[in-house]
Amino acid sequence: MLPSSTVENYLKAIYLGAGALTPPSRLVPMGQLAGALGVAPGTATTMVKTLAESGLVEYEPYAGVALTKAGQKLAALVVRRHRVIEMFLVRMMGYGWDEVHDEAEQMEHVVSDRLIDRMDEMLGRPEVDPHGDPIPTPEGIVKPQPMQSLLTCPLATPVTITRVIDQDKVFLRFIEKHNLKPGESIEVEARDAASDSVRVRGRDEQRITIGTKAASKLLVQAR
Amino acid sequence: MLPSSTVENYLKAIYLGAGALTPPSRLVPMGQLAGALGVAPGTATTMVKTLAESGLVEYEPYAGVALTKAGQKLAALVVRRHRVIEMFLVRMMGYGWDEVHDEAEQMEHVVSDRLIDRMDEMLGRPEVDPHGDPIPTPEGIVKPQPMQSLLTCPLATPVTITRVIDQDKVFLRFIEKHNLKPGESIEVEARDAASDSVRVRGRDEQRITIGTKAASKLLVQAR
DNA sequence: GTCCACATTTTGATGAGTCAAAAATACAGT
DNA sequence: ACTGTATTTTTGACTCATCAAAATGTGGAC
Ligand SMILES: [Mn+2]
Ligand SMILES: [Mn+2]
Ligand SMILES: [Mn+2]
Ligand SMILES: [Mn+2]
Repeated sequence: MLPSSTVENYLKAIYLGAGALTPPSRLVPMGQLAGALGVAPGTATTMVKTLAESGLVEYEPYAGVALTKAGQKLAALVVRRHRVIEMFLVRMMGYGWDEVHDEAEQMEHVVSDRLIDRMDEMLGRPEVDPHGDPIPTPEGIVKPQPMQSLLTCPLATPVTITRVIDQDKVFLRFIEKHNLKPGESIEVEARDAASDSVRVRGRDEQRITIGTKAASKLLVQAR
Repeated sequence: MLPSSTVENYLKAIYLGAGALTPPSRLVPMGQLAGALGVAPGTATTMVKTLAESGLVEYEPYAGVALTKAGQKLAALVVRRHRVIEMFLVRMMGYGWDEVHDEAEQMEHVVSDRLIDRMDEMLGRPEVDPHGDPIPTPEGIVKPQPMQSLLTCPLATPVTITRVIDQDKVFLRFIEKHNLKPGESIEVEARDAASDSVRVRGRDEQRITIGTKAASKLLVQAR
């Protein structure tokens, strides 16, 4: 029996939630999960227990939940579908990068592997989606991307923006407007703890100062 | 509240069922509907009653069900999505016409109007899908196609195949193999009631004899 | 007109997924 | 150790969609 959309959404939320934990931990707390899915805490608990029955997750009461090997594979494939679809919508269908998330959120549960592979082929087998998020292989593997954020990268050193970790439309449009999309070359000029801000020099000597919260969502690679 | 996939499937089945009735009647019998949807008769009855509550259908106990204006519009939009998707998969994604139905059956419930319109635009606003089925407009209107089948068209008169009414893979591959797809020019040479068959002359003087049941599924227009 | 076969509706039950609110638990601070 | 707060789990209930099987209605054959 193939997993329902609901099951897929839980697995994906655990998969994505585990990576984004601060501090990084194996177990995703139920509150986190419930929040990500927009359901009541009790609902998440119940659902996670049935996922554990199915062998898709390991559940430790009062501690949290983690994917099993099987759950991880399934989750990675949902994420693969999501990101291939986003890429397809941007490259082939003329969508903006801030407009694709909701559409992909629905389509990821219904498109066949066949169609995903056709899209992937037409796109030239890309490694990342429009936001720079890595696309898992059909086997569910993601090559780890060693990466720093604007908060941790060296100062006054040229870097390339490779990834934007936030699907919020308004944030994405802000990023686009200030030429901070993946691929752009920039430099962090200064960080100031007191004002909670980071000053960036972008394309054409453009300067912009953003908050540390926003800065942590922009990942870069040395150049 | 937007209709669930289930509601959309019921409305579509009623919409499509009403056209295919023999004899043509306003009301689709519950048995027919249950059969088309693959659910138990009692299930269809229950569901149709709630659809009637919502004002999407008119329900006459022991007689059948018909769409209201509102139901008709919704159903036509589901059919539009289905057929635009099928056309997109064939023209843009390299699918065969016998491979698109199942994929479209799922996608029709999740793709946005925005994406459907983008597909439609890329396809050059086609009037029919790969099987020759008419695509309703965004307003839910289908221009009536005056049409005859191979059973009713004049003998020894050149006609063009315009539509194939059957989504079965095996049947579609048979049709394709014998060059009887929409667009092909043919002539009905003879019909024989005793042998329940129809002899057709197709492309390159090809002759083929098919049963009346199959013949009734091939629609043609005078040329 | 009566009766029968068949279609339809009703009934009672089930599974998936959800919520609100009550109960239990963990844990940090004193 | 004790207590308070935040998190988590439990409980009871609800909606949607479904089935099997019993009850009922319909229309045709005779
Ligand atoms: Mn996304
Ligand atoms: Mn993304
Ligand atoms: Mn179809
Ligand atoms: Mn079709």
